[in-house]
Amino acid sequence: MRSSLAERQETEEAGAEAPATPSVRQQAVLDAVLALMVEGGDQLTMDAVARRASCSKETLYKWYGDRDGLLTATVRWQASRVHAGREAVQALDGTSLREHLQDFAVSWLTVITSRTSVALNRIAVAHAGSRKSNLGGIVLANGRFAIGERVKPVLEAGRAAGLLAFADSEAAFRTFFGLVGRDIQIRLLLGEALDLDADEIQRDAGRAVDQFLALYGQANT
Amino acid sequence: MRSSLAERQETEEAGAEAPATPSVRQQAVLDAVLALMVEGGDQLTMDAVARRASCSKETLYKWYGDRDGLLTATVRWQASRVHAGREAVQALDGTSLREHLQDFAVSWLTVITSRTSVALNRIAVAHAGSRKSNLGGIVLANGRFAIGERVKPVLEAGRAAGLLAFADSEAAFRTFFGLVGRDIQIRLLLGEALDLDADEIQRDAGRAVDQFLALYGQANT
DNA sequence: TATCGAGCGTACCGTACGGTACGGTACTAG
DNA sequence: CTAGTACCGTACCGTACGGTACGCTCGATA
Repeated sequence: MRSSLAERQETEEAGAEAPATPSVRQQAVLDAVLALMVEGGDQLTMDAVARRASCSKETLYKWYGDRDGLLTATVRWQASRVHAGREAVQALDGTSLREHLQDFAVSWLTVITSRTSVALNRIAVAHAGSRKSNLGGIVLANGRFAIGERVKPVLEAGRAAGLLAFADSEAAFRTFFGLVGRDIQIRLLLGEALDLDADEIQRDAGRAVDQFLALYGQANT
Repeated sequence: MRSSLAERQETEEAGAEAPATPSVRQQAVLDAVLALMVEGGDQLTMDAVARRASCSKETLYKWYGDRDGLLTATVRWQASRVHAGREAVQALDGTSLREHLQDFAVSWLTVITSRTSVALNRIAVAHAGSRKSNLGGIVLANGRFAIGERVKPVLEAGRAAGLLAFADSEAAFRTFFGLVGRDIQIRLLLGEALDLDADEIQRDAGRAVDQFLALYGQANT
């Protein structure tokens, strides 16, 4: 079982911050961390991780250096899964613009309401309080900012097509972000139960898109 | 409460959740906790609190039972300071409605961007992960929900005056909340610097109110 | 004055947890 | 075959922190 990984593709010396995709075994470890995060934030000890992943602590320290390294790798691992590929934006009409926005809203709501995301964000927020190794920065970069970078081209394409009017795409996106997320994320982070099913998310997303278009849309949508 | 001490001077009795206003000395202790929270979340040990407040740990345990009790008391103490009294809503016209909303937006933004609020929310979020004593619930009740209960009557008065149109005041409030807060709180919690000065808050609030009125206002504003 | 209780400072205890060391095992290379 | 590598399991160490115990001072009351 353990020896069957002669794979170890390339040294991880790649680049300052790029941690090379983890091996299958390492992924299993990181998934164990994720699982522990989800089931109560205080179980997240190195012992517990080693037990859950059936590996030795020594291996954990060898692979990740220290606890923070393990957490960082876990955050990156989860981020790498969430990233959907960014498709190129082609010509837009009113309908496809609405669909794009709806998709973004749905996927964002789905992410932030997932138990994994809530647990991960809790860890990152807690960590942000006691500086050292900014998990918070990583989460922001792969969450809020990543989706921003994907939405803004769509907004700009919408503007180019005469469907939207705004001066600053960042500001427009932030409004969109607010209309979609509202109080949901903070309520979840603070422990409220509040689980939305797929239908509710769909409706919520639709409402947010409607409102956004009401604010920024040009008549012909 | 657990304390079977006869001490409790003026005692405010079974207010379900009212913990009797702390004595001056106790307030000093809670302020010390707040100060420690603000300067880095990991310094928050009982030793550090005792040292900072120049009191003995034994006193802390006598007054608050355990660490959670101390944290809970601190959260309540901070909440008791933030609460502005809720003024009654009288007749509204377009101008006064706008002013009311602007005030709410400004005060909310001011609160959530304060270092104290950020630190407190971080603690509460972290705590929400490992159940036991829901600081999260208290923070939510005194933050998001408290302001909701203060805004909704204003919205309803606005509707009664024909200035606003909506079916569900809760839903309308949540949109308002989203337009005001957008991504600010999560970015702060995750550690971004991002400090807004008074002018920026004023402008942000104004933009949010404009957008809200654009969505829910009846022509005559 | 003597007594009492609130509370400060410090020393102490138990334990949980991050991190290290080491022996044993399965597999590979030569 | 031997030597080497990668890893598991477990035992171990040091320390930080929650919680407790105790002696002391100070002010109030009689």
